Amino acid sequence: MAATLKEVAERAGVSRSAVSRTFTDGASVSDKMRRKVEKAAQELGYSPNALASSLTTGRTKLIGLVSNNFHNPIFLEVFDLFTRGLQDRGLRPLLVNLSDETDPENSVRMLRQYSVDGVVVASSTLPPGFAKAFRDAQMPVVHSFGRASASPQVHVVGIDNAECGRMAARELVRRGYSRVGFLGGPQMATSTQDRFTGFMAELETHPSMQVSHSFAGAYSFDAGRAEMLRLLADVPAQAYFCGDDVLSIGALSAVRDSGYTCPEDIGIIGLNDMEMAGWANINLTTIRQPIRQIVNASIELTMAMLNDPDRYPEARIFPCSVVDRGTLRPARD
Amino acid sequence: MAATLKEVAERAGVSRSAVSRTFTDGASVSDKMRRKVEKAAQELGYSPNALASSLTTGRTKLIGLVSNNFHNPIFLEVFDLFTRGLQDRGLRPLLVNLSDETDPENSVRMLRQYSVDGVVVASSTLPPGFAKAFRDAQMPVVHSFGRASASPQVHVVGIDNAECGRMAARELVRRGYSRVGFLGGPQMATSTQDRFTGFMAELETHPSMQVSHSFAGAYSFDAGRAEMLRLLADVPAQAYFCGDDVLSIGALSAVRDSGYTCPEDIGIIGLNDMEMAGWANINLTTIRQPIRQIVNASIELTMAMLNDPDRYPEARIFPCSVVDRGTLRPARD
DNA sequence: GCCTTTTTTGCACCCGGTTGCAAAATAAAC
DNA sequence: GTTTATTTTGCAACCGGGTGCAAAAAAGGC
Repeated sequence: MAATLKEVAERAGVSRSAVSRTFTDGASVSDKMRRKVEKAAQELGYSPNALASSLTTGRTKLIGLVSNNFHNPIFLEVFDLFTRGLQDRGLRPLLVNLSDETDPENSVRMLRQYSVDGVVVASSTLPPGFAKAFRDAQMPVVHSFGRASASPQVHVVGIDNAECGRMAARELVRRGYSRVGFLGGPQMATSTQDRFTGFMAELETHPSMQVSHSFAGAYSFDAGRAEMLRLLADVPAQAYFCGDDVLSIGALSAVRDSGYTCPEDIGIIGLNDMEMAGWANINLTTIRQPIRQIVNASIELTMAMLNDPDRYPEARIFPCSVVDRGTLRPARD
Repeated sequence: MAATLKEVAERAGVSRSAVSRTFTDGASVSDKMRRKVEKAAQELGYSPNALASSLTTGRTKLIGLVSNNFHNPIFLEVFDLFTRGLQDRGLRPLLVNLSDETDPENSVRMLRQYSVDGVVVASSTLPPGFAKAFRDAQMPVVHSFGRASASPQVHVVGIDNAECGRMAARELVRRGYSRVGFLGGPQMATSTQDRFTGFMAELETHPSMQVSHSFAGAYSFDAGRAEMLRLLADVPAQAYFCGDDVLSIGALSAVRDSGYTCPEDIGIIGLNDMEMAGWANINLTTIRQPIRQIVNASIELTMAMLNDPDRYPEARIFPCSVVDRGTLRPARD
């Protein structure tokens, strides 16, 4: 059904190359020729086949958007920003769901079969090995929301999770809490580990602080609620730094349902600042992760790699900041 | 870098066709030949270029996944189910974000340029014209979460929104409310219109019921909260059927923050049964939309259209059901 | 108007595969 | 061991389009 270059050429009475050139910018075509071709193309409803041209140009404008975060609402925003940003730059996201994939090989093969120009790995819970696997297959990769290693093998854009941990600790100290806890996400996630390390390190500089810690099984409401219920059954801390906002909201519901009040009895600080955190019935104090900036930087890096695939890997780390709402008591003055 | 069919052929000392055939199932290849080719392919790390082969086979296995719902958390689940379902069947979702697109033409052209085998339009708020535009461009289309028209032009999978409206009305009657309200989503959305029509129609059969209605500007927390605050400033109804769960949660927060209790003073019933509706601190009574079934049916239909592009358009409508939680008072016995 | 320089055009081959067809190799039948 | 029926294989053309190169056309110079 779709018209081909050959048909347009015949209709316009010119060579196929002429048609190809009118649709390639930077090519040499006279005005007269261009008009003839465009008229014929118009009449036939022709538009060039991107896949066929990719064969000779070596570019598909396809970008693999790889993720396993299909349960955390902030990733809907992440996908929104990525798809729009890529579209605006003439790139097409090929979405890959890694949720039940343990071996990167399949995805690598698939993305190679589709000759993607680049890959964005958008995940804070994926093992670093995945991003590396893509790089080893010679694909330009950006690991978005990834861990910034000391010797990065791939481009990484994200936040300093250890610093977030320290920031949370400082905030709790500043508010005058003396018994605090870390209620982390899944222990295998690098983001959890780094936040934990930073949190503990900062508190070691305050010997008077009592610190406890535990981990929830997932970054989910239920996991947060369950873990907090368990903590409340014993002697709880005065305030908790929770793995992320969803976990925090779960913990918060446990606190309230157990007859405690927040922030009076138990304080909570989360991480992410997802839209819901600002909802009036939640009003969560949390550490804001600059999602828009991370996504934009990831896209910029991706674009840069298209022009220079061997670009030296770098890490772009964005600062986070505390958003003060209603789940931590005010600082003493 | 990636090895080509020609290189494999040379290495194995066979013709290019032979290599092509070993990677095409159903083709005639002797065991000896197959072993030779597979060995060479292995050594070179060869895997066939899907785009090049699409040129001759006419199939890309690319499916355009088109949506404009990047703010409602249930669509994260929708994307999760779609991407996994498509992947499991060897199809690749090309994600298209229509959020700020008013004209289908651009998307149609783009998807044609990438020769997608089919298009899934996943949206309850997109004008029906979009799905039609894809069909007019000769692409197999399934409109998921769409409105079932009396004379469908494209395949539609979804729910009967009018029936949901009636169901909500019946539920409120059954619970003994006598003054009820419809707090709808955006008035232009077909889903809103149908739910409204059904709700009103059912209540007309109960002349004693007092009914009011209004519409929020979006399917969002803030819109729901704002509209409910407005309603509470006057004499509110005893119970409201809200446009969807997010809207309901916003309304609920307004109710509670205004000193009313739910369900004692004001009842609320939502629609969708998103994960959050079941969270202990929300516990929303709502009408469940069978998302998984809708997505699966959409994928099945898509597959069917790949084999028979001229398949006669049909509508697959799934029943919804009330999920009783804590935001409507119990029925009188 | 003629010669030179520049631009435009078409030819032909290439990108990485697939496939109909006929020749070559095997297997089956006698 | 032939002859015949089946498979297997390679050739060559094709999918839709890009591009180096040389010929043709247009522009510039005198």
